[in-house]
Amino acid sequence: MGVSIKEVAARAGVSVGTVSNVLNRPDMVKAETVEKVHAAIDELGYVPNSAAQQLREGQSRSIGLVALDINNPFFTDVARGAERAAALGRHTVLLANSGESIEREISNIEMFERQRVRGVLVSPLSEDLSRLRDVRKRGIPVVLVDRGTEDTSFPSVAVDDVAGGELAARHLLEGGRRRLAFVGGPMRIRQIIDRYRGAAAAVAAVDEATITSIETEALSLDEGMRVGGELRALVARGEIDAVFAANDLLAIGVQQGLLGGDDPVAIPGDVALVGYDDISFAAAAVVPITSVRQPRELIGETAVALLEEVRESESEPRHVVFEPELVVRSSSAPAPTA
Amino acid sequence: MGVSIKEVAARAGVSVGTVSNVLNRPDMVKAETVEKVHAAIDELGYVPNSAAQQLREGQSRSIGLVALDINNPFFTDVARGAERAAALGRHTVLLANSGESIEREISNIEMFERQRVRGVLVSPLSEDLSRLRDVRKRGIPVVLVDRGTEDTSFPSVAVDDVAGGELAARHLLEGGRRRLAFVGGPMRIRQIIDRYRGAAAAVAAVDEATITSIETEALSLDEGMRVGGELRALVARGEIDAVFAANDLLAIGVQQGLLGGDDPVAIPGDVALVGYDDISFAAAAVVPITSVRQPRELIGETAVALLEEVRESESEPRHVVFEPELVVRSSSAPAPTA
DNA sequence: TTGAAAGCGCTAACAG
DNA sequence: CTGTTAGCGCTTTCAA
Repeated sequence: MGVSIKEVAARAGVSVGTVSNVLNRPDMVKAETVEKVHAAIDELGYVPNSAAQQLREGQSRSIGLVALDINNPFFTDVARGAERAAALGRHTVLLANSGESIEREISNIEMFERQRVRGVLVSPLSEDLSRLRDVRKRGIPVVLVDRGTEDTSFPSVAVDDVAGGELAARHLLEGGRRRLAFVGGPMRIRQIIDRYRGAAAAVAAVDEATITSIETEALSLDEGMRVGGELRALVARGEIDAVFAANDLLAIGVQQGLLGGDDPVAIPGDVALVGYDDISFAAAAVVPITSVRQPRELIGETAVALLEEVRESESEPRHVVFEPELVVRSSSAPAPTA
Repeated sequence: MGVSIKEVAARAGVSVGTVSNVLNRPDMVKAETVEKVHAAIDELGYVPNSAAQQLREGQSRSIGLVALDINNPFFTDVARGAERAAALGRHTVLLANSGESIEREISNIEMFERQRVRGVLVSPLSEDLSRLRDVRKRGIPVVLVDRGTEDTSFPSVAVDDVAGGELAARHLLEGGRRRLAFVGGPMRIRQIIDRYRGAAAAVAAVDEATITSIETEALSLDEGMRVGGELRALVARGEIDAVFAANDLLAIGVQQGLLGGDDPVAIPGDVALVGYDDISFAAAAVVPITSVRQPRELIGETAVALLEEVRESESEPRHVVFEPELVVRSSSAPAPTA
């Protein structure tokens, strides 16, 4: 079970209170005693038990981050930003992976609540925030990450996904494309809906332009590849001349699907492609992919800052919205004079 | 501080022991009482405090996984395998990121020890395992992941990196390449050294073949890109006709560097490229990258299995070594009849 | 089938 | 400056 503070005290010939003081307020203790205690700690290899500390203090030093999908570099970057900000306050970020499953998301949040974390940063999968309201009611602050602000009672950091969708679609339209396909899903995810809505709005503003939505089961390379393969025929028949993928993982997969098989189509010749997130792999794809960039690490940092804010004061929760930015690469070069 | 079991007991009109029994051994309790207690739990929104549970039980239900770099998809895949295996035993995997920094690795391991995790899975950065031996001495089992077996006292899962390096280099040599560059680092990382050694052995077996090592500061896209840019000139002068990158992140970066600028070189025309790990992005690169595949998820699963093994019995620690496999793609097509 | 109580390791308040 | 002690929330004996 490990060495406890009691054994250290016995070894050093002092009381447990003194050992605790050496560890937590060394200036209250005589230098000589400090030394004796440190010697005992080293000899015994004492490591404090954080469960006991936490039980005593009623609060953990950790912040829980529930990631939609840890295999998406977007989230590891958000996590990195969060870690950096947390470290400033001597806190730790615990990362849990929902793998795009609502059940796992729920169980991760519950795990964090059991741990009495300082707060939970979450990009909820479902539209139903009642569970999160319960968590907050029980005293654990919640910050919404990468999420719209329908319910303004939670602090939130987000990127304007509607604007991002518009940006992407308008760029395709300006390049002469008229028959767009939106690839993304599942469609219960708010960010995906917003990106689609933004794109649809841009399309509606242009005569003769259309957009078809192709729903995927996940935001993964594999799903993208599957859809890309199916799209080849449509592109060949001229029914689609541009694809807007809801994230870069999908976009990279779609590209592989489009370029694969015996009847590959040309990017951007036959079809233009735009992704979302601007993960570092987007620039390294077969045809470098135009993408909508989000300030990933900044999102993580801001989430932690908002958490501390809401813990410290009862003030109105803040809603930070960042603007997305289009990064143009060759996958979306203008259509060859349609 | 949240609702405690005491309040639930009061609300339900029973003792705390009974509430605990309802939660942990419901068959010992009268059905009627079970219902009363559940009602109280729901009304109060009680969530057990895991710090208290753990303090009482002396053990956490979590397994600590210390990843070298969470931004490398290789590790998130290993983590996924570990999570899956852990879930079978109703355990949780806690992920900590060392970001290739020894200090962070040490502090992560210490954090896990404070938490009294069931065990630590780690790919140690440094060659010095004494710290890990201390951890083990204090009763926390340690499993080495993705790591050679110089110290056979720890259970380990690894892939034969020397064989992997050989595989890569031999393939390049068979394609007619003779002037290889190895890109990787920092050179204190065992896996990197092994991959280089394997490659060097293969090169030594072929007349007139040479290999130059170019050390990088990190195994990242950015470092790869930097080196790739520098290599362009060497390739143009014919001093290098193949690059073996120590992992795919580097390889993808190297490729970008080689193809970038005003004087790009041709892959595989001027220079062949092989990476390592076979992360899913390797196949999606501008020129799809040949790579040495490791069974990533299986590595994670096996690590958890070895942990349970060593916890259950005092038997000799096992050392599982998987064989790497070369996945050939177009980046390494044979030289154009040198 | 239930209640009472000890004790896990730690911190902080208080007394000396 | 140091020792003693209560109590954080929980599980598990032991009695009733």
